[in-house]
Amino acid sequence: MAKLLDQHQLKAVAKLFDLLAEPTRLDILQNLKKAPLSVGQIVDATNAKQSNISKQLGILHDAGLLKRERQGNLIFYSIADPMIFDLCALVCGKLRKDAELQLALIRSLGK
Amino acid sequence: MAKLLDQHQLKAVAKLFDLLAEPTRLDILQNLKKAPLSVGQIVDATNAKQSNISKQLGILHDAGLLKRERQGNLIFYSIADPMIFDLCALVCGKLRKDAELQLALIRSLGK
DNA sequence: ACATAATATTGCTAATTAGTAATATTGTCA
DNA sequence: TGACAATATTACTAATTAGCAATATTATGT
Repeated sequence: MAKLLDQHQLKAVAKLFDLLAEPTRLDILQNLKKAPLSVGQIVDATNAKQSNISKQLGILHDAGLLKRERQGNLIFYSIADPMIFDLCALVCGKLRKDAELQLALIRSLGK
Repeated sequence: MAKLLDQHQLKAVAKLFDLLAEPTRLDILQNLKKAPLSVGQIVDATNAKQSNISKQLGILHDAGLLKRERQGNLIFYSIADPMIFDLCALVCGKLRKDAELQLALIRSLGK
């Protein structure tokens, strides 16, 4: 069981991973983890320019990963599906584990 | 708690996601899920050219996602860390759920 | 050593895209 | 209405990369 994905499905999966394959977008997402933020707040929290933040927010919103809500002059973005944090946690866990293995290896060489 | 990742860490996470952001590489990975395969077997299982498969295998191997073992004339690749399948399962689950929601929405509009 | 099969590499092209500065849009307040 | 603040868009550049055909490498069997 567990059929293989066809071309179309593979493309969809790849597209979702691609959204998470940019540091700036990941930075936006991790800053939104605790609470919704306005564009300006996100610009302040990251070190990217306003135009770029707006662009990346648009990409994440178009893909359905973010929700958008106007509040007077400000526009607040928030996480649409917390599942992405599960993804990030898995990746972070793997990277940490790899680093620890690497460290242990180096130590064992030092004898 | 749960400090935000710094620039360097974000880049590392993004890099790992990027490996999974190509349909051809995903196809390779899913074909290797059950058992190791030779390059030729992978070429047959996918519809990509040999040169491209070799290239993508090299990328996945360099990144540490695949192991390589020579066996006579053939070279067998295998999954180095099954965690990637957890990642893919999460993504697939999300896509499925989204599609179901979409379907339910369309049906509710139909009356 | 030679022919052959399996895999890797090279050089290239086309397509994608992050980032930026400048400008446009939209909303608020006086 | 006009000035101002917040956000979005546009036009552009530079960098990356998937895919391919052709060629090189490596191992096997004779």
